[in-house]
Amino acid sequence: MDGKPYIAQRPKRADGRRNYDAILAAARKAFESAGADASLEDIASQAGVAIGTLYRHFPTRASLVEAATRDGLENLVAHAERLTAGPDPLDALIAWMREAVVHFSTFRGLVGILAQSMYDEGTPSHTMCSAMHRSGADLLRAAQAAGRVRPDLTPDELFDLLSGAAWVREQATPDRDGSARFLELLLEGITTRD
Amino acid sequence: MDGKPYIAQRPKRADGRRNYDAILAAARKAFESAGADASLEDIASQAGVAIGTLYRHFPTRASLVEAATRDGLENLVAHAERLTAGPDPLDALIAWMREAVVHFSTFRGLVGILAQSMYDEGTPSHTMCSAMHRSGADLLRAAQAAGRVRPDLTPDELFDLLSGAAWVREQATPDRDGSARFLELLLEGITTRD
DNA sequence: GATTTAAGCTGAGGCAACCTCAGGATGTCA
DNA sequence: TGACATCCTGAGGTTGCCTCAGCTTAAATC
Repeated sequence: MDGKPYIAQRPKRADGRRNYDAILAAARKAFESAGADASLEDIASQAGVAIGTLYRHFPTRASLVEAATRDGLENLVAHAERLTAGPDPLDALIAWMREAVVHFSTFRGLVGILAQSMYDEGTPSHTMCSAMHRSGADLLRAAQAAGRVRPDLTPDELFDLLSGAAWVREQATPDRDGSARFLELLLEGITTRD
Repeated sequence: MDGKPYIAQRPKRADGRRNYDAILAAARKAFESAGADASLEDIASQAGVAIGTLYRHFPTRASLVEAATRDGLENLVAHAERLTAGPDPLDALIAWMREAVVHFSTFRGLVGILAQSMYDEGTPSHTMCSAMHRSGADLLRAAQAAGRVRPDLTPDELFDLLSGAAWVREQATPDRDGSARFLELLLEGITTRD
């Protein structure tokens, strides 16, 4: 939309770095337990820092979420590259999809943010989302080239399916997590018959 | 959880009914354009009523959402009954699923509330959700009895699939609505081959 | 070690939304 | 025309968001 997205950067000064890290740690914990709309003032006070300091390092909630989930998404991309080298492209795609669903539902509200970021440049998470999109698209293409996945499935559609599965997982209570089954049924729909 | 859910009831006195209806109309409009977390104070003022009046009729946001969506869900249940009489149980199930996805995504945030209500008694929408669950389960059972849908699919799983599809639709921008395709792929996964 | 200065920190305060409740208004019924 | 239950009002307490003017301090320089 407007200008480039703000990606939080670890600051230079020692006290700055200390606070940055403390805020990030507190945010991860808070998001985990209260979802993506956890109170920022709580996060600041958990980190032992004034609210202004949180805003200095992370001017928007989205930038904080981005920083808190960057590692996970980087891993996902890295893992995709490793999987590409494997023998079976369908197995690779499936393994990656499972992992993606888990990452997308790290905490309540995350999938929504990622789905938003996927198609909205000017969003902090957009960069990582695009990278992930590419990883997935590569794995998909390979599986399609091997004739193992229906050729008319597009990467965008793949991401819709993954987001849907992740959303269901996000909603689920510990005793009722249908996401594995959800993915299984999806796979049934997108793989080719033999 | 605690006690029975509060289901908003149309009040007795003429001014009460007038306000109740006005609030409901304003709420529908607001939910449509701002999602389920639209400002209640805005809704009240749009309805030409003080905030206290809104709370009198609808003590919680969930009760207002319930009232605003009750008709739609009732229709869905009624339609299921009509469909049961049809010749082809798979066609009936599919038609109903399409309709369900549309209803679930009437406005942003609704699927989340419904998914919540489905398994949480003590929620205003729980009653309607259960009724819907039953409708869907009936149609599913019929299609399974006819050997048209994989027999191991449970009603709960069916609702996970529908919610996932609805969520994707809810997220979609007008130019990018993958929900039809989503459902198509799901159907591929749950129908039996011939 | 003292000086300088850019980087960082603080928290009061304005704003918006939520929700409650005491006091006042009014439809309805007899 | 009362009497009264129902209904309405809106001020105000609370929480969370976010900004900014003023203060502190790490670290680079001399």
